[in-house]
This record gives sequence, structure tokens and C-alpha cells, in this order.
Amino acid sequence: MKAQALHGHLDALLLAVLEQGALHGYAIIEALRARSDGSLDLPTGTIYPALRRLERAGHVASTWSTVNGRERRTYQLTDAGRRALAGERAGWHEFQQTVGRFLDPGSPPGTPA
Amino acid sequence: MKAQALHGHLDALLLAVLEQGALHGYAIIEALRARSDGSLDLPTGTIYPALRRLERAGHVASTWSTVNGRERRTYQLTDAGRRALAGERAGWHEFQQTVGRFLDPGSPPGTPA
DNA sequence: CCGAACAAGTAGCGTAGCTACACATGAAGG
DNA sequence: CCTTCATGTGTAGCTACGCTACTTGTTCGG
Repeated sequence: MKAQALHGHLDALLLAVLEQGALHGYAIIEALRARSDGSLDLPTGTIYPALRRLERAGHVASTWSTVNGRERRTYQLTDAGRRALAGERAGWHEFQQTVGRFLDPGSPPGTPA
Repeated sequence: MKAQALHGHLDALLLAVLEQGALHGYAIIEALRARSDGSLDLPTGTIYPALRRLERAGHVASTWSTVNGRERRTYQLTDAGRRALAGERAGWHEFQQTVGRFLDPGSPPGTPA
């Protein structure tokens, strides 16, 4: 799918994958790809800046660790991040309903309840 | 709702409102507001450029008319626009499902069918 | 006469995802 | 041994696109 359609919803996705457990950037990319059956194959240039945004916003916290001589930055959800995720979920549902009202089949304005 | 989340889906919305009949720009804005119960209150600076994009793309065609001394540009869906709308609908459903898989409650990866 | 609603439009801004690149290490293979 | 690939992180610059703010012009009501 056209990945650029994510605009504005990427943060929510990132928070959602981190909800299930802390992950490092590379693993997040793989998790998104796996959970979406390959639909979401996001480049590093999208993920890393997004994670830094989320960290600046206080929604995630990162810790460095070294695994097999490779530096890893592992991100975990903060309490604020969990709250933000709840908000993102609500926003997503509203967005989904609003757009769906135009794009989903059935129930154009004339249709009675 | 945060209107900027529309990113990438606005074209689909415009095509969808025009599907029900030709409208001029101002009326499109009002139609979007009405059909979304006020959630979508888009400024002219968003709509008019978007309509020109759609016209350049051949998805809509416009005709000028004068009503009560006021110039109106009325937009109607072209055949290509109708096809584009079908594609946008498909894309929307895929997008909705993909994002929903992360943001909707229930059915995290482990859950069996 | 003046302001509000109607109607169209542009210029410039900001956000945010994308492309393309750079850098480093470890494992695998010729 | 040396190259190549997977792992892992990161930045610079581009572009798309919606938003803010403004402009122009008409009709109508107070």
C-alpha cells in the first residue's frame, strides 16, 4: 500500500507495537512488516526520526545496550506514551468513522436509519 | 478532529462527495461539513488547490457558470475520476485494515482465528 | 454605507514521511 | 583473507500536501 498515507498515524502505530513490549528500531521495522503481512515496509529514514520525535515528546524512553558487539537503542513506552496511545486510538476511531462515512458503501445521506 | 490527519485521503473524500452530483467548491466545503457533522471544516486554501490537482489529474472536470451575478466553478466526476474513486476506496479499506490491525482492540498476533 | 454570507483564489509555512547516503560490526562464503 | 550480506543506527535534503492568512468581487440586509 501507499505508505505515505500513514501521514499522521505513524506515531500511533509505533506506540502500538511498543505496547506489546520494548523493541529496538530495527526490530520495530520488522514487527511492523510482520504484523501487517508486508504491507508496511518502512525505511529507517522514517522510523528513526519518528522515534526521536516520540522520545522528545516523552512518549517513549530509550536505553542503550550492546548485543553481539552491536549497539542497540531499545525503546519502551512511558506512562505518557500509554496515555498518548489511548488518545491516538480514540482519534483513529473518529477519523475512521468520519472518512468511512464518505468512503464506505451504503448509507449515503438519503438513506433512512 | 485533527484535520491534518486527512493527509492523502482528501482526494478520496472530494471524489466521494462529487459522486453524488456535481458541486461547486464552496458547496463541497459545506457538504463535507454537513455529512461529517461538523468534523470536517476544511478551509478554502485546502479545497481549491485540491480540486485543481484533481482536475489536472483528469479526475474531475469543471464548468463555469454565473448564478446571481456570482461566478461559480462547478466540478463533476469524470469516468477516470470514478475509476480513481474505486481505487481510493480499495486503498482506504486496505489502509483501514492495516492500521486497524495495530490500533483496534483485540486480535493481537497470538490470537487464533 | 457597511458588514456578513457567498464564491473563488494565491502565497508562504510547517509537518512529516521518503530517498539516498554514511558508518560500524559480525557472520558467511569463496 | 577478503568480500558481501544482514544487522543496526543515523543524517541531509526533497517533496507532498494541508493549513494560515490574505485578496478580490458580488449580493443582500440592517
